Amino acid sequence: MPPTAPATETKSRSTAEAQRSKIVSRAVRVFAHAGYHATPVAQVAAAAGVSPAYVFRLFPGKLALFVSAVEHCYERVRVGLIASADGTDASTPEEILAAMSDAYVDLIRDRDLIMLQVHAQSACDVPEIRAAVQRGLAELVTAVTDASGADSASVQRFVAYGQLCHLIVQADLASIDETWARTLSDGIQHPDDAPTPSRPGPTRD
Amino acid sequence: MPPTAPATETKSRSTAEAQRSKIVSRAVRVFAHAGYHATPVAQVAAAAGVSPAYVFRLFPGKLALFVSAVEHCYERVRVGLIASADGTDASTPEEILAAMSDAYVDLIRDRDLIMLQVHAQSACDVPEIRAAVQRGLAELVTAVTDASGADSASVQRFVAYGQLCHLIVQADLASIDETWARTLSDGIQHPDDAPTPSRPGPTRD
DNA sequence: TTTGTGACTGACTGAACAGTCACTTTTGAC
DNA sequence: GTCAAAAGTGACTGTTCAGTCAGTCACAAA
Repeated sequence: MPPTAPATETKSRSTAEAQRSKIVSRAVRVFAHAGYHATPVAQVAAAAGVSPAYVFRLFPGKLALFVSAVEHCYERVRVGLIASADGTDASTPEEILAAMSDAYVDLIRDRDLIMLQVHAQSACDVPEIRAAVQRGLAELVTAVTDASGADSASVQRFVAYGQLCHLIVQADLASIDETWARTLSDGIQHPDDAPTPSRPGPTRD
Repeated sequence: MPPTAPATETKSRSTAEAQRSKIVSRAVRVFAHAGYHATPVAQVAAAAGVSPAYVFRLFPGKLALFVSAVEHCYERVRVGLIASADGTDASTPEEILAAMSDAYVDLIRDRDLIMLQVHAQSACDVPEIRAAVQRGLAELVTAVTDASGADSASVQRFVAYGQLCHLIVQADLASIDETWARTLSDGIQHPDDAPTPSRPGPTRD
């Protein structure tokens, strides 16, 4: 810290914090590809344009870096969903939930958010990761419930079909033109990936 | 092979094949804990009571071993579900599907089958693993569709709630006594883990 | 100019692990 | 018993990777 330590921190003051943010957001992308165990820290460092050593300087370890990425990911999803609920002119809980479903499909267009969730879930045998997933889900489910006003069973269905989306993306079912694959992915597609735009799951049938 | 090569292979004939089976079934259990990337072959070997070198003798590599385990896992699930469909006295498609849902919840009691599916899904960036998952899903969805006679949307819902089960098990939501966690796991529980036995998902509401 | 400090890195270490290979032990046919 | 093939392993190798450490560089205050 500066010797006289004036109260005003005018400018550059914490390039480190900016780097930290940059590394986390790059980490979301990089970890999304192959997950926690299969992704070296060096790869995240390269994506952020810094040395691996510096990543360890800013984060206590690989695990903490991954957890930060997971938290960032859940927050982006939550913010996106809430924004869609606030932005829709729907009024009934089911309609708001349907708008959120559309927003979720749209959010996960780039695969990073969905794949990181999936990888975080599958690394839940690491206690710190499991805790992060639980925190993320807690906030997500609570936010969706509050914003939509939907009942428990509807929110459960929302999440179930969300998980189905994860499977479709992971296993790349959209690329398979067979009956069974269409059974799983019918009605759950990105508007411009398929001729029949629709919302995921029978939210009102 | 034997010198004169008689057509009859009387007894022991292929301890290796028996070992291979044993290793695969242990591999399901061991890989289920931490997944493909985080599980050393040595751990599978130890669980099967053989040396790591011998595992590499029976399998071309770690990847092939994992793929075999995944195939074994999907087959067990498929066989279990079909057996429940054959064994039920239900007659309508929805009732058969409900029986299968109960059977699935029962099948995954030991966590191994569910966790290996999850880990296989999350390792889908490895082409061979993705192909195995696709094959497994193809057979599973086809079998469920044929055995139940249910329509596409119902089978989709069946799978969606199955994926929700995966999330509940991975993140250990059953151990969390909070509203959001109950929202996700209500009605999806092992009969003896909760006072209110029920089938997963609103299959008839 | 000197001096102090935060940003940042190259080069290294130690451990873990996939895969190999030469070797020993077991088994079964004659 | 003998012999060949199959079953099975210990010891090794090359690589990858998390994490460390001593140090450089840019810059700001005095």
